[in-house]
Amino acid sequence: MLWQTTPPSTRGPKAALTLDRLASAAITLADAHGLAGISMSRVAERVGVTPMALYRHVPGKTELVDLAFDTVMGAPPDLDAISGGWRPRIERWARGLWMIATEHPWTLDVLTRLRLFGPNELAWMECGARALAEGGLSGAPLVDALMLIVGQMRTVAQYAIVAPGAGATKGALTSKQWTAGISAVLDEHAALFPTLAVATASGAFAPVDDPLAFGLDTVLGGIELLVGKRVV
Amino acid sequence: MLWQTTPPSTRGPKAALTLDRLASAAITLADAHGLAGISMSRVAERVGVTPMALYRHVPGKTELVDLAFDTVMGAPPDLDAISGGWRPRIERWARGLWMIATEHPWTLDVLTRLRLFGPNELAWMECGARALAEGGLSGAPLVDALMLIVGQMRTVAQYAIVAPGAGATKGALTSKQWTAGISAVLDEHAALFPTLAVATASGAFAPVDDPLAFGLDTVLGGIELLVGKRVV
DNA sequence: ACTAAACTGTGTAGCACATATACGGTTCAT
DNA sequence: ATGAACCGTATATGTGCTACACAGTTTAGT
Repeated sequence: MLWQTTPPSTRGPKAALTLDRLASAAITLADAHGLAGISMSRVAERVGVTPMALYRHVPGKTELVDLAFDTVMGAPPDLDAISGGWRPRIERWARGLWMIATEHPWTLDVLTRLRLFGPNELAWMECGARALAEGGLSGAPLVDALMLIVGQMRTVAQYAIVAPGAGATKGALTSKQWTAGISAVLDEHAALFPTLAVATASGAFAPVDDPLAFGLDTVLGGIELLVGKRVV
Repeated sequence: MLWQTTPPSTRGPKAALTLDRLASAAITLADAHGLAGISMSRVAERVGVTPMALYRHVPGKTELVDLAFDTVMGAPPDLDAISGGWRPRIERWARGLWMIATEHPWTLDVLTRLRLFGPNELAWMECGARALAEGGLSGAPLVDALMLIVGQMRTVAQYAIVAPGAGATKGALTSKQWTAGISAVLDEHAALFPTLAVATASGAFAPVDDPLAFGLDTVLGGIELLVGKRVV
């Protein structure tokens, strides 16, 4: 479905719906109210059909979300324009992902699911893979390193990005509430968790200018070690 | 709630329910059917009460899941028994997390949520923090590095662990289906994604003996670089 | 031109789920 | 003993996904 393999059939009435329209409606909803904002009824309402009409175009909700996700990914950046070797390139790549996550925080929730790659996401992967291959990686380590970078980006974004719609769902936390909660608990039980208490006092859990920087440097440093050691 | 701050009140009938019983019921259900297996009705049925009874003990479902999660974490390992400095220690720590994820794959889904730390999870954090502090880290980098390790473990586990109950939910994939899907797509569109196609041919996406090893080495290598450079 | 097949969106209904609200019964502090 | 605090229950509401049967529309093949 994501790959549009089946040729559009000629018989029957022409469809009032397009996968593009569905995706765009879903994206708008998710941007405004988080991933939970995507419901079959709401998407249907937004494109002007009944909920069941959607099932003529997507097998189910999961696939609709996957479609919205792959659509919002868009095309990967052109890394050939970046000079300085593989490391600036993969860094630009990671920051591209970061920007998507910033503008569409609900993508973080999709990233954690095991999902089939759509054309756009796979193009991103190929793009990153080229950069890492240039650095000397190949085979399994190359793919693993890619996953690692994406995972790292996601982890940091989860804690750093203020998601609209987060906290709207009952029981969900905003990142502000989260840091406040941690501080409160560590304050009260400082004796039990001395190391963390000290770390907090000296700046952990505080917002920083460039949250991605630390983890990215660390992971890329680790990868550079691999390459340098000619482990691969 | 997780911290049991309110003293048990003396008035009223003694409770038929304990937080422990709730947690254990929830854990059993999640182990068998995935995180979605935890529903208020099923937990209630399992402990022999009506669904609404649960609300006398937990504010809502989110908190019940958090409770189950913190309970299943248990106490962190004793790293003092590990010799060889901070790196073997933090490695043992990460592998402890890995084992929990292996035995209770639904914890992976909880890890991605912004949540308040319970006593056990915070104890794990403190434990890991001590190891990293020994390595020379402190403050924000220490906490960031911890998050990084957890995130890395989670990412790898997501792809490597065969979750029972995954795939039971409609639209969800098992890791086997996932790798099969990737291979199929890359096979069909090898021309568009040459780098990935080559990587796959030379062993990427294939199951390995110790999935955690690569990413852990990479991340810890990156952290060691930080320490060595005295960046902190 | 006619028919049958393929396809479209719709209406209805079923089921699972979280949870708000009001209630009757139980225990202990006063 | 009496009232406050607390327990579990019963009922009901709202939301969500989706199976199923249906009626209308277009075109390929005759």
